[in-house]
Amino acid sequence: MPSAFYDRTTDEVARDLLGAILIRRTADGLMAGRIVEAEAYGGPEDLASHAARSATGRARIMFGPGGRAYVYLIYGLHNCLNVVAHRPGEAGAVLLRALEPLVGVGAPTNGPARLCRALGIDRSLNGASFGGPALQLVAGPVPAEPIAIGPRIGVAYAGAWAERPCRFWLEGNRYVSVKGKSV
DNA sequence: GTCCGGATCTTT
DNA sequence: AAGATCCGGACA
Repeated sequence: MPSAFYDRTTDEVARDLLGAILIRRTADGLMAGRIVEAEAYGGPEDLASHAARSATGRARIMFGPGGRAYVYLIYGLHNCLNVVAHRPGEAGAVLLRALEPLVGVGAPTNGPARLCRALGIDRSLNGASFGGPALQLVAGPVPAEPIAIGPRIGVAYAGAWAERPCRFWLEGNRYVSVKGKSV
């Protein structure tokens, strides 16, 4: 993806990542999958976003240039992979929640933690470019499935922001992690 | 320094 | 329905 792809609102980028291809290269070879589910997390105003806690610490990378990976540990044991993306001067990242396996994927990729485990992604990749040797994002065919939009998963604590429709998925795709109805 | 709560998944 | 298990942020 060209760098300008990431310099738009986080919502737009999350939507447009549906159908894109994520490529992961390791010493063991190449894996690839098609993104079928993603969530947008905004800047300090978004109470569900790590960027709302503070601009320092692990979320600092969300304030930096787009097109890089934000990988963090959740619940003490699971990794989650995000794509930093936001308008210039703002902050935000897109959580990749599910892939449709294409090449070399030998484990389930429905769910953010499973996706990371299947692709061998952990915090050592935090800050890596999506145009680099380990991770790459490239455009895919325009999805045949309609795009569905709904509230994000697991953010009930975030008040009004919990309702906000920032989750995007490909309707009917079997690899989507959580069923939901589009708004 | 302590304390607490998670953008989850697996097992019971 | 609960447990695993660790980090960042909030307080003192």
